[in-house]
Amino acid sequence: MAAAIALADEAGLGAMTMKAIAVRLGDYSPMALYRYVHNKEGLVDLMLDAATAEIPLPARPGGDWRSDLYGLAMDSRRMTHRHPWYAQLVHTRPPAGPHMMRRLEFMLTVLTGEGATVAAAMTYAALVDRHILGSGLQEAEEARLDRRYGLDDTAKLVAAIRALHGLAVADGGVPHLAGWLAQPTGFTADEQFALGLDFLLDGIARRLAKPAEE
Amino acid sequence: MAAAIALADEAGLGAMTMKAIAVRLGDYSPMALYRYVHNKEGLVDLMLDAATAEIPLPARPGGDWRSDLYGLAMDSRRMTHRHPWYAQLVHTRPPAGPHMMRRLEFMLTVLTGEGATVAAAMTYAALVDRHILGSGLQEAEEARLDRRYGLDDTAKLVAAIRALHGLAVADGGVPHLAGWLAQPTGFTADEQFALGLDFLLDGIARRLAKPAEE
DNA sequence: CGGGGAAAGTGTACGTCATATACGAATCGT
DNA sequence: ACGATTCGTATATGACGTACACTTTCCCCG
Repeated sequence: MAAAIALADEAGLGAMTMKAIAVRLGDYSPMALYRYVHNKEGLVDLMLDAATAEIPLPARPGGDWRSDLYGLAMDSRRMTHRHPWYAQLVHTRPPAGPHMMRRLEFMLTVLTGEGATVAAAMTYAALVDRHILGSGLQEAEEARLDRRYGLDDTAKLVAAIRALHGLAVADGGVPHLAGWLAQPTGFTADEQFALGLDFLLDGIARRLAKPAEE
Repeated sequence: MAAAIALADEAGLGAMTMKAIAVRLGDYSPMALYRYVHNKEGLVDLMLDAATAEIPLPARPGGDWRSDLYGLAMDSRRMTHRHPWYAQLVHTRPPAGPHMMRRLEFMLTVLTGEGATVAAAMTYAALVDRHILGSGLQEAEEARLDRRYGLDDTAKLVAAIRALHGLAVADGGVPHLAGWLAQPTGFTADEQFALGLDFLLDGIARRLAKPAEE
């Protein structure tokens, strides 16, 4: 499992073949792995839960629900940053790993501690996780494209953007987009993530404030 | 392309093989497709843009930015609901289809019309899209699991939840989750989507209100 | 109308994967 | 030291995407 994680970290999901994993473990045959894992899906399940286990989880909520959730989201994001494959794989398997459960339980505890029903807390947690995973997915895609085309430098990236820009200009009718592509500046990915997270937490806060909602 | 879309709609991405597409078009050979498409990725690009084209796009913004974005998000969601594969594929390809560009341009127009910079508008649009696609991805996963195990009835679903519940109880330490699994009620997917969308739009509204932000 | 060339479609072959099955080798407890 | 269990391999199969060379079909022009 560690070998599979290392492989996927370094070379992407596509490189994580049973053969490659076996070789990395010491020039074994691919079939040797099947002594320890039912099939590749089983291996993926292990990887997902192992990665989830890397997210530090306080033993119990601190006093402030908002910073509890904010911190958990940030730690989760850091993990998806270390393991870009996480966001890609998590949607391919039922979510039943023990560490995933404990993480969700933590969020539920924090939210119900503020008066939310469990049902509402599930929804809020789902919204926050959607944000985290969506962000992770986008960055994983960028990493993949980087790997595929020029990893060496930003030269090719610039060329790609220029090509896009050419398309946009040729299209006509997309002036804002064309303008932005000419000079693509703006929020960093981290700022964007924090902003979205704040929006969601603000919304949750407003709902927690009104008692006896539903 | 239409055949590929129909196949993916009906039987999932896994069934969308070049052979299956060719057969659906009239018992052709798989290789016949390569006269019209460079490779499968090219076909996927076409599918993505064709699906994006299904999202109705007003010629120009209406008066109310919020309902413009709300409507667009809802229409987009309806499309991802018709085409569950969309959310799965969109993250595997660079986002350069002309209809995608036009859709993004619409969002930028709406937001910059309210005083946002293009950079800020890009961020807001990304946040909303992340929500839409995350939601679509989750529902696609459910559809996939449904297809894979008992499509016939909810009996197997209940069994699966019961199994999860068993795990959760056995785990101990996850009381809220175990309780919810025993009686999984709460927001519908539509309610959850609308709630998250409102959170995001609220956040954007607050930022638009403050002039000269950054 | 008939011939020539482009367009359309096919057959075959290859490489990569995951994985089933059957077999051999190593190791460990007694 | 021996026998069983555990570990690893060899081989084969069936998807799949797709390169390449070939044949068929069709249409346009003289």
